[in-house]
Amino acid sequence: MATIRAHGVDALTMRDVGVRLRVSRTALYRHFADKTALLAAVAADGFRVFRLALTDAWESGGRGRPGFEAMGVAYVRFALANPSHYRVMFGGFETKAACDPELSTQAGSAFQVLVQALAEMQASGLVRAGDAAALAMFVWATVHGTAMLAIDGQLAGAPIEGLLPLVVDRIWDAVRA
Amino acid sequence: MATIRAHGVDALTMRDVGVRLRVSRTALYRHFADKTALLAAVAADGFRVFRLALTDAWESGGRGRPGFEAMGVAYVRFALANPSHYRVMFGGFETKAACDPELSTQAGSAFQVLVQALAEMQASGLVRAGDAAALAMFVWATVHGTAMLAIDGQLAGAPIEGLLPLVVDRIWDAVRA
DNA sequence: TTCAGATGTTGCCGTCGTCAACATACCGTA
DNA sequence: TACGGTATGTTGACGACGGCAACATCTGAA
Repeated sequence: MATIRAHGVDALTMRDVGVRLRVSRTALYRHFADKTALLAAVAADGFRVFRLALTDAWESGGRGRPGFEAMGVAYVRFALANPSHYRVMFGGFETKAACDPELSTQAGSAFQVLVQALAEMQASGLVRAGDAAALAMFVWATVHGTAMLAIDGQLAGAPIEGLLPLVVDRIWDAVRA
Repeated sequence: MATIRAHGVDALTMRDVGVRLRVSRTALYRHFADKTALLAAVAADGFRVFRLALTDAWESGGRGRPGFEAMGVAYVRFALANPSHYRVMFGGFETKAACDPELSTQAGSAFQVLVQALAEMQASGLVRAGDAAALAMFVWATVHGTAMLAIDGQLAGAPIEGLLPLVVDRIWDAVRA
């Protein structure tokens, strides 16, 4: 994780991980089938702390509109704070998930936090009715896209700090009752 | 491009490109500084046809709400039709753009299509007032996120065909006057 | 005490991106 | 027409990588 954070996923080498752990390069293959499996484990762990961050934002925000908006901020903040890790989590997800069911589980749990939040707000009349999962997909896609563009430096000229409140506002207009 | 389309970016090899072009592996280095530069060129070309697809959807849709929604559909359709190419365009954009100004230009032009469309709709009172570029960023992020999640197979259980109309509807609610 | 499984190590293979040195093709100028 | 520079292509090699196979060690239960 330290290597990934510092120099990106592409710089991560089985050999390098070996020396970091003071272990021979091929010893890692006793614990992971191959490099993809190792990255899948890294991604799964990322989703675990990611989900905690989302849950915390939602709950300490009061499980209402403030909590919902705090989730959006927390989402993008996580991605910006751990860009490389975030990329491992979402890059080539399909191939990695195929060889690590734990990854699918963790990713699903993180997504369920958002679905649950929207369902709760639907029940209390804050959010428009309809398929909560589909609505969550829309919200997820929006913050995910924002985070990705920010990470990739494609928000040239528009600093994310100024853009994020606008995005959160637009999302609310899109989902409110 | 054929190799990328068939087997993904990671399967693309300088040597393979060489044999495909019936040329020795290192001949490519007379035209591209390194592999990253070659991928940057591929990405730039992708943005070129991508922009054409967006412009076409917008214009043949009548430069109004139907055209706007057609752009959204065209965006996701492009990503789904050329997933690997799309990933090259948006993956690790920052590093690639640094060594190929053409890529930045093409990507900027594609984005400007959306900005221009929103500005026109603001002028005709269809879309809420405000910074058109910022609004475009929100829309871009949403469709980009949707496309990425669809490509990565993270829309398990929710086929994109059913989700896309909902996403387009939500976007409209978020930007309409 | 023994022995099977888990874990770690060394040596090796094929592949990759890339450089250096060398060869050839093209084209404007003397 | 001859020449020379430039663009282009080729061969050979290097270091680094992912990953296998064979061998060594360590641990815990019978």
